[in-house]
Parts: sequence; structure tokens; C-alpha cells
Amino acid sequence: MAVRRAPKPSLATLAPPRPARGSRTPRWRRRKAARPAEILDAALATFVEGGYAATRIEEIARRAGVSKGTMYLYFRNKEALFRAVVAHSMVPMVERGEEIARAHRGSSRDLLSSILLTWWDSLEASPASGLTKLMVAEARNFPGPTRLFVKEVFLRRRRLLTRVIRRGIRNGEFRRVRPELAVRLAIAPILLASIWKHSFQQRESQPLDLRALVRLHAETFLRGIAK
Amino acid sequence: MAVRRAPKPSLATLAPPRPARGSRTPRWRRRKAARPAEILDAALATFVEGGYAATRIEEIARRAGVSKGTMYLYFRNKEALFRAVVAHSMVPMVERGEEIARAHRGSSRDLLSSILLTWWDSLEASPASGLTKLMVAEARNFPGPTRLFVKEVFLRRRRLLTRVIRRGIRNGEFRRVRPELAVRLAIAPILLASIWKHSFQQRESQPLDLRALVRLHAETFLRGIAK
DNA sequence: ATTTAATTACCTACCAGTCAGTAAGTAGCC
DNA sequence: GGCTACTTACTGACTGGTAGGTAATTAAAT
Repeated sequence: MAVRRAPKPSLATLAPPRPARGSRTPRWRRRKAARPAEILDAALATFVEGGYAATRIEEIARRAGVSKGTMYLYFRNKEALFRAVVAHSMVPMVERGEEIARAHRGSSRDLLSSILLTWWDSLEASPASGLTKLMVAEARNFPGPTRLFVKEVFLRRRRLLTRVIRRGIRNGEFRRVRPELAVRLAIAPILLASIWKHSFQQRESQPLDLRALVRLHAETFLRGIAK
Repeated sequence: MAVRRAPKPSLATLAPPRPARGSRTPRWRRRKAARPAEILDAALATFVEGGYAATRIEEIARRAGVSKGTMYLYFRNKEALFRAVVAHSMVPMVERGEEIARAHRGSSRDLLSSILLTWWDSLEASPASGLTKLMVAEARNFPGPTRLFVKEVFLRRRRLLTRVIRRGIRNGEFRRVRPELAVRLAIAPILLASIWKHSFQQRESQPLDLRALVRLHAETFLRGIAK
């Protein structure tokens, strides 16, 4: 027997189950507008759980409450679907951070702290946080989407925080650290926590209070680079 | 066309290429003792690059300088090979950290700093560092190996560092932070750097000096939790 | 009645796993 | 030292099941 993939304890579906054949309600509905987003959401969740290669199109279809054939009405093939997932999930991740920065007034300390906490909260809330783990896992296999992700999410966020740190150094709040290094230290615990959440989280005995972790991080990091 | 996996720009093989059919040297040699380790090394590298499902047994065989059939002489099936890779790669990762701790005498500050730096150096040097990324990617698909890895590597390392932090708090070097949170902050940048190295590293414009990053981390973190 | 979103049945490339065969090594014999 | 008989590490063509992708068909909506 060919054991291609590890068996997965498939979780609950995202979409409601379709009515049975005999029922009065139609077996399916035509919902051309809603399908793409539903499929992309289901695809993100499934890809994040099992990785690209181990994910079956049919499983995504099932979760999106749609048949396999329908998948190919909206996406040319599996890889195109993957690319669309990356592009689609990226948007919410990018937008939040920037608008926080624009809105903020005050010290660099407070700004940094506020960005980190809000960033975590939006990661915590959104399934898009799974994208990070997904990209880490598939980076080598998909250079195109990876470049896009690195450029539009990672580098962009890093640039934002680098500016904050530079400002803090300039006006004497922070000591003279190399900003391109310090920014990675600021980011690391949050990024790792979100990767964690999508891989080992459930295995650990007690669900740690990750928000408290991020708060301690902001505090500790700021003390660490304070003048 | 079935696009099952992304095409991989297969890198140089680990084992020397076998001589061609006509040559004087034998087409293969009997090296029963050396095979398992060679296969495991090739398997680790290949799994780390592409992930479990996208990795073909034949590709691992090629890199190990062996035929596909031979793979099945040494490992029952693909999953057994994967499990063996995890178990085999774990040993060097665990050993180092503990012996460092045993050897060290001095302040908690110095001990912590020394553990972090030495840990990074061994991660940097060893291909076993790829195991972290691999486990992050495959955690959901392989509960067994994941449990083993979490228990024998993560929790063990965390416990070691937690002890150091506790000691530091007790003897007044560090302020009263929650050790189980602080330890994660200490670990995060290093873990993330090693994941980085195996996913995005090559894509980035300039290869950052990661050791300098770890040094700055140790310094910043210690300032951050200092009393 | 017509259009087309969605389904279902089907095709086929791919790869994990198998096994009959081959040749590298080895020991016994002269 | 050289020849032969034997063992077994190793090879690679082959198979079967799985899952990506397609085409014929159905039924929702207007």
C-alpha cells in the first residue's frame, strides 16, 4: 500500500453541510460572488494545517462546502490556488500595522509597544496568522509567492519598526544599537508565537497566556534598549 | 498535467556520484555499516528543503548515492525513515546545551549569555538546525515524532534555561519576571534565526551577520531583565 | 427556454513500495 | 596466488493506489 501522507484527523468543516438529496431546499446554490473568498479561507486553513503537498484539493472543497470540480471553475490549478491564498491572506496582515503607525502620536517607546501589542492581537484573532508558518514551510518550494510575501509583509513590517527604532535612537530614548539587528529582536517573539500557535500549541499541557508573553516582551525589550 | 509539487533546483549531492557502467571501478560498493547514517543525513537535508510530502524517496536515495531499493533495506517505509531522521538529528541538538550548562561556573548572567551563544554556534554549524523548521512544518502531520521532539528538545532546553533564570532571580541578579515567560523570550530570536536560515535566508539581499544578532540579543535581554 | 454554476464520473501522471535479478565481496580449496 | 562456489548488499523495472485535473451532465436561477 502506498502511504503517501500522514493521516489527518480532519476537523470540523467551515461551511455548513449541504442538505440531503430528498430535502425541499435545493441541493446547492449558485453563489458565484461568495465562492472565491470561501474557498480561499478554507484553503488557507487546510494548507496551514498540513502543508501544500499534503493538502488535497478535495479536502479544501469539502470545507468550503463545494465539490472538487467547482474548485477548478475558480482557480486554474492547485498552485494558482496556493498563490491566490498567499496574496489574499497577505492583505489583512499588512494593512493593520501601517494604520497603527500612522495613527500614533507620542514617544517612540509607547509607539513601539503599541505596535507590538496590536500586531499580536490581530495575529491572534485572524486566521491569516497561519500564513507565516505556511510560508516558512513552503518557502523553498514556491520562490514566487515567497518573494511576494517577504517583500510585502516581512520587509514592510520590518521597515516600519526600523523607522521607529531609528527615531528613538535619534531623540535619545534608545541607546545606539544597530537598528537592523534590534528590529529583528523586537519581531522575533511575536513571529515565533504565531508560528507556535499553528504547530505545537495544542500539544502543550497548558495553553500559555501568549498576550502576557508579548506584554513582557515589549517591556523587557524596551528596558533592554533604553538609554 | 498533475502539478503535485513545485520543481526543485536540486542541489549538489552529498555522496560522490557512482561511476558509470563501463568504468573500471565497481558500480557500487557494499558498505552496510555506513549506509544508515548517510541515508539519514541525506534525508534530513531533503526533508528540510521540501517538506515531508514533497520529498521523493528516490531523491533521497540519489543524494545518499544509493538506489531506491536500498532505502527499503534500511527503513521499512517513508514514515519510518522520517521518524528515524527526527530521532537521529535530535541527539546532537540535545547534547550540546546540557554539557555547556554542566561545565559552567559563574554568574547567572554569564551563564545565560554563554548558553545562548554556544547554542547558536552549534545550530549554525550543524545541519540538525534544520530539524526545527521541519518539525514546525510537519507537527500536525506527525504527532508521534512531534511529541518526541517537543519533549526531548524543546522542553528540555526550556527547562535548562528556566533554571538559570530562576537562579538569577533568587540571587538578585534579575528582576522578578515570570520565568516561564522570560525563558521564551530568551529562546525566541535564536529559534527564529535558525528557522530563517532554512527558509528565507538565501532570498534576502545581504546575508546578515546572525551571530552579531545573537550577541545583541543576549546583551539586550540581560539588560531587560536586570534588576 | 436559456444560461451557466455546480456536480459527478472519469482519466492519467506520479510515486511509495516490491521483488526478481545482478554483481560485490568472501571463504574454501588447490 | 589464483580459481571457484557461495552469500548477500544492492539495483531498477514494475505495480497499484492516490490525487490532480477534465469533460459530460445536471439543476438553480432568471
